[in-house]
Amino acid sequence: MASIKPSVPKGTRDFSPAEMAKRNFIFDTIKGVFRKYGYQQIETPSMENLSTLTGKYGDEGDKLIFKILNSGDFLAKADEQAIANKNSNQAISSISEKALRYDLTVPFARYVVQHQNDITFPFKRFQVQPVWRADRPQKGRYREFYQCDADVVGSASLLNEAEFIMIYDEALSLLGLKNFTIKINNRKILSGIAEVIDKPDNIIDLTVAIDKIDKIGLHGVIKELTEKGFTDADITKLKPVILLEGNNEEKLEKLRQALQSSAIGLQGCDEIEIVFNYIKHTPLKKATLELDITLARGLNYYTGAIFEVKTNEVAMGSIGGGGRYDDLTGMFSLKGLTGAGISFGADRIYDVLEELNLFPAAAEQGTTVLICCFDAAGETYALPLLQQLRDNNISAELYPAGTKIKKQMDYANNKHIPYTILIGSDEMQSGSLSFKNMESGEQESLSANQIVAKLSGKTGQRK
RNA sequence: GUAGAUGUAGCUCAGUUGGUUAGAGCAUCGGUUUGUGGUACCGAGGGUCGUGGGUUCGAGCCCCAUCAUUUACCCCA
Repeated sequence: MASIKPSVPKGTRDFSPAEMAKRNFIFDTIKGVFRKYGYQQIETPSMENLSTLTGKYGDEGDKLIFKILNSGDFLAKADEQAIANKNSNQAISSISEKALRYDLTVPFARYVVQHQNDITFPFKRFQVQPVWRADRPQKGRYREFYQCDADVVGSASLLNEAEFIMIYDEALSLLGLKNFTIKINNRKILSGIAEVIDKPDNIIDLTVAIDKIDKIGLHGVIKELTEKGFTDADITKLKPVILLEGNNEEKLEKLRQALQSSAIGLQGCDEIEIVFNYIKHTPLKKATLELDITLARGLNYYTGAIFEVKTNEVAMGSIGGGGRYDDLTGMFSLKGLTGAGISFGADRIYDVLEELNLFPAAAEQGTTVLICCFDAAGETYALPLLQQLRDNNISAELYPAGTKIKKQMDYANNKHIPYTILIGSDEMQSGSLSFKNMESGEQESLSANQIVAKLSGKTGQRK
């Protein structure tokens, strides 16, 4: 049989033990913060009904959903006409009824509606699971990646928004980031802007264009707006809003003036101000909170606050985002339930921490001590000691199958195991074991009890 | 979907205007006293040069196609 070159699908990755240790450091840190703020973990299936997902992420998003081919003779039930016409979009619903989840928010909305009678509101849940997108991979962008989401449904209070800012601040500070910005905006402000120039229906075009100002500059934004049918007069009105400067209070003040004629716009300003006031009472550790009205995330379900988090230490897309969605569950015919949530992009955070060398040595935990035997007789002698070590919560291994000591030592080195115990005929006779520090090379003769005492409380942290 | 870059050993890469049997480092395995590793020394295995075609006396190198990987755009975490 021809051998197949081993590889994984584009945009997916294997994670080695060393990488998993670092990834778990990220996950554990974020989960710990979520729990501390009262969020409870749930999980949902990797696949959802395709109908649950379609239409929730816009046309672009729908294209990026991984569809799962129906099992069995799927062509038998396929839409013949669509197949004959080679119309893939039309054929999809007849050959695929399941899809891999695209994010955690929509499955969560589905979960809430489905289990509404068992849930006490406000419901604060967190979820750490992979999501899949059929995107073209590139730097910091994968086709399978993890999201760490915390959402609350059933509470309209802006206290939730303030808490999300605190969660971002605390979690990212704990991960070792020193300089990052939490950008906040409000969809109502964006609506207000569209209202002021009398183009309320073009809000998506407007927001998508101004979102790019960092990348393409004012000139590029104007060009794109013109292409989308905005007039020079519109753009003249927009300019001062897009180019808003000053600190958060100053921006808010200028915005209020610009949005005077828009009730919804002013409401957005009020909401932002309330959140800022909450944060005044809970000083942030490392984060900078910034009102950024060019922030307009693509997801079309946000209705209130919009968040995005960027590190200022390395060039990387956003490492987190979120916002308020007043009617997400409405898509599943449960009306009037408001929600808000945030997400951490764990894979991007990994890349950032790696680049900044911020993973602590303790993130890599392994075996503390390896027992090496010179012969088979040593193995049975070592077993009680092995158990004693483990009973004392010391991570210990007995090297299997008596090979040369050199090889056993190599094994200890490769696994960064800091201590070894050598057992040969001398040791078995005297009961005094050779205990070796692999880092310094020092070796001493100790009893089993002495070794246990020495290793208690230590974990493998040798680099 | 659009555009560029790159495909040589398990990994990272050399490889001259086209010229004998395609190299290095790392990794793996073995050896340098059979009870002592991380350093050093010696040695071994491992390649249809992505694939297919073309030009040529001769192609890893030049041309075409194709596939794969990757970067940017769109969009997004």
